[in-house]
Amino acid sequence: MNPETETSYPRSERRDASENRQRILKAAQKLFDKNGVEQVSMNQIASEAQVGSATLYRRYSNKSELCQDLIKDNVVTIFMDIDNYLEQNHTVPPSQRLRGLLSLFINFREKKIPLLAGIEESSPSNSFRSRLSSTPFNELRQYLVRLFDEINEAEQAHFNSVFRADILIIALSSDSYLFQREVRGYSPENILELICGMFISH
Amino acid sequence: MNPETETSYPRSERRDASENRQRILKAAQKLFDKNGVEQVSMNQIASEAQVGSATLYRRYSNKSELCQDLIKDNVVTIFMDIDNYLEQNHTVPPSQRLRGLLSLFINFREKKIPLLAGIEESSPSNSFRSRLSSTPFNELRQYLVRLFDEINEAEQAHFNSVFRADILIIALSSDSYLFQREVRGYSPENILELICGMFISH
DNA sequence: AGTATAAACGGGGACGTCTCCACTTGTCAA
DNA sequence: TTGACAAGTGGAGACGTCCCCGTTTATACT
Repeated sequence: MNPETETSYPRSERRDASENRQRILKAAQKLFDKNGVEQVSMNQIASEAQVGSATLYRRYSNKSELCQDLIKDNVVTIFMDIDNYLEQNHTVPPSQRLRGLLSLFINFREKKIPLLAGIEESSPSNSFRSRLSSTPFNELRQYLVRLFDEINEAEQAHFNSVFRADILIIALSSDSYLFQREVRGYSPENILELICGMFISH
Repeated sequence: MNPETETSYPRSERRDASENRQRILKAAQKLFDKNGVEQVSMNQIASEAQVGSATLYRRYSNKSELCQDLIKDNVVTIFMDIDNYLEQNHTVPPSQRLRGLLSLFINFREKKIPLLAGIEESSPSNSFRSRLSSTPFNELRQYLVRLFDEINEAEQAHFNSVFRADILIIALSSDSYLFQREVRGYSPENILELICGMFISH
């Protein structure tokens, strides 16, 4: 989103701009909590934050980007957890590590359903391509590809790791995940099992 | 969409209403061809069809429904082709029939990229759930489930057929399919191979 | 043919996204 | 401190979705 980290260089972001950004995030969080991400419009956020709509749009060109900024810290944390897990289990077979990773990610995904749905939510501008490339999923992809490669090696197989990762990721996207949760009635644990059943050879 | 078939009972749709519906479909087709589905707004369609926007919305509450009506006949045709294929090959192993079915469907999918993208396109109202339940994909699902069941039986396996069908369908959704086509650079044939590699045991 | 009535119409308005641009304000060099 | 100027602002407006509701019109029954 914004190229700088939380407390950015004074050279690159003016003080008032930074204050506005904080107010925007705070207002968005508040409105999201109260009304649900879906129900909140960019207009409402701007007016709650007491900035003009142009100011809001200059920072976040749609709700998706705003959600990504709101979830940023949690994403950092979950991937630190994943790194930890992978490090501490680097001796177990890759398929088991994949399972552990998915369990961690699904747990995170479950806790962050509203914001993740907001990220993938569609706005007129937001081309659908962006949904598969949002930060959390994009980062996950690299981990998956690496593990699938390892699995291929361990099992003398030659599946296309990138493709498998792509499919696994859309299976975890809001569209699919919430469909399984709400329409099919599966629990997060069910979904983990089903995915493992598909992506980890029996 | 509309509960009646093409030439519906005069009792249930007034003559003027029917004429308007035809004009809407014609106008939409024309604008879609000229400017691309994505670029055309409901307003433009209404004005090209010379009906008020309320009239348009009363028939098609969003572009997705309109696209579904425009593609309806092609959907009927492709599933007739699929039925034919399955009938004529009912003796070959189910995994091979699955492959044939996917080949037919991907071929259709490829020819109808714009309208299928339009169906899955998001409008403020159109809850994301509807994307996985649009007619063409919904119909495909039943075929997939049946074939997966057969494959399970033939191979003494116990995969969850419905889940596998769900995942296969989102892999064929515009989001995923166009990502593979445009970002990954795969051809329809490549995609068929990749999918078969994932869903048909080696 | 004439009329009652329900079906269909469409303009206008509420609200949404998003951008242009004239104006304000923070920052840095002098 | 001050002034130049880049950085930032916000309101207005173009355009979009969607629906309310007063008006028109096709249809069925007499």
